[in-house]
Amino acid sequence: MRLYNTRTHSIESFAPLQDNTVRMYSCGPTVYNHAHIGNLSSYIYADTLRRTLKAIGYQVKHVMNFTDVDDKTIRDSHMKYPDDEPMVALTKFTAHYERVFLDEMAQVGNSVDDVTFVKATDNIADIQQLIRKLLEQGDAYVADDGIYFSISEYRKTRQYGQLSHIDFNAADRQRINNDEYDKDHAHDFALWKAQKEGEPAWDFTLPDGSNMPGRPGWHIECSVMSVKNLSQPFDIHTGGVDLIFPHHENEIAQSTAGNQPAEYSNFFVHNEHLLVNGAKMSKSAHNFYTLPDLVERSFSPLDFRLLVLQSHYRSATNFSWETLEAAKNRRRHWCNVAELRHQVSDNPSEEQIDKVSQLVEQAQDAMENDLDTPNALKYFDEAFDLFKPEQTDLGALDMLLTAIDQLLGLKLIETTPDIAPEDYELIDERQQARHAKDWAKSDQLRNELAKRGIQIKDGPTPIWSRA
RNA sequence: GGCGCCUUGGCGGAGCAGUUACGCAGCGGUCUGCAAAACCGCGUAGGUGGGUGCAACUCCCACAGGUGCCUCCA
Repeated sequence: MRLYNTRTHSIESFAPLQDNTVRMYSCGPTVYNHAHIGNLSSYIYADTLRRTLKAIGYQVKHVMNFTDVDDKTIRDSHMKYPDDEPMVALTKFTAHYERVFLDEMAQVGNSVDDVTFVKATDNIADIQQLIRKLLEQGDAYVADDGIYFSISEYRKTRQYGQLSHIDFNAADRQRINNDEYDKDHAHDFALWKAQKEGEPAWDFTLPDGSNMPGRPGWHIECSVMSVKNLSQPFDIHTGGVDLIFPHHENEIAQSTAGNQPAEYSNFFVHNEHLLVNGAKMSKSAHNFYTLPDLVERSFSPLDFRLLVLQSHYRSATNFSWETLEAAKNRRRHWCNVAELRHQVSDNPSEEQIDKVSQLVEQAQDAMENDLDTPNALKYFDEAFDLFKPEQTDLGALDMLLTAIDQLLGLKLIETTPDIAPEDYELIDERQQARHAKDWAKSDQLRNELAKRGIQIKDGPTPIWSRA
């Protein structure tokens, strides 16, 4: 497939480095609250990329991390459980939001079973091992408040700033404020943060034999967990564009310092942001929505998934209730057609089969073209237009629904089950009333069905749909 | 201050130098006891100013507006 690679700033032909297996790592959430829908959009794109790779025929090993120890998890776990030991509070607190995250991932149609989740706190020993190695190599140094990565040392042999194209020689870094950290150089970043009063901490024996209790920095955990599970170099690293610098730049530095392999990840795939009122959604700006906000307004999480897929992953897209409504209606239309499979008799049509398989192929081609979801949706729209109550090849319809569910994860089959036998009885009863021109009874039965969430549409034969 | 990106119809959103994107909403129609759904049809584009081309929404330049990153960030 063709895929834009941030590392080379160009669209490249993608193939796995080894055999037929794609090794893919996605930067996951910091579990201190609900993910906002911008976070979720990033994971929807990653999920969709994995689906496309699988559809091509690759095996995919997909790893995602939980950042379950950092300033915010420590701060908020202490607020939530002030009487517990810091480590106990942290574990209780993050475990809760891990469950919330997995639940919301599944709700938006991300296949969590296809992802291996790993946690920073489960990998402390390996993190310490890499830090020790960096210290021994001279790529890191010990300071009073922690251990830092030395970018100046790294730059003696390697280039720093490949992904972000930031010129670190220029004297234009006005926002640097070095006062509060004990760093040699402003750009240096923490590998290990020494314990402060009241913080959870792990013992860490340094090369000189001394102990520095503390916790890992943010960047090092991804370097360690990706390589530990996927080996180095692996195929694809995903994340939002905001992670290009410093997070991914620093991961590269940590994992390629010294005599380690020259490459970290072959491809870097970054998605653009979901915007609110034209501006980036962020927790610090308090301009974000969460999935429960959407559900509260009676939208399905899958409406949101479709909204995300309607724009290309490298284009920023604006979120509004109006655009979500549009996605909802489009999905409703698709579900209405999907529901035909329970209520029309098979009307075999070679032409329909041929046309659908052709459109499915075109949709998949679009996906393989740098994950062009807007165009894939166009082909699926065209395919849905082929089906009518009086002309439906059930095999062709099934082919279409299966393809969409596999490629886009919209769960069309799962969300459109058959209605109950009692519902069918009510529909029959209403038909009889209509034949007898008993409109009062007919309308009353229609209301009855509506209460059960079923809409009835009188054509040559009545067609139902879930409201 | 540095480095980028974006600007398409009422809304969302693609491709493409010359031929309908697509969706949502709107309008008209078929169907219908009514309604709804479905289907058919219709209209509305390419920030501004230059340039190159037989031809530009599509390439180049300038300007305007917006926005992202420059160690919290998907």
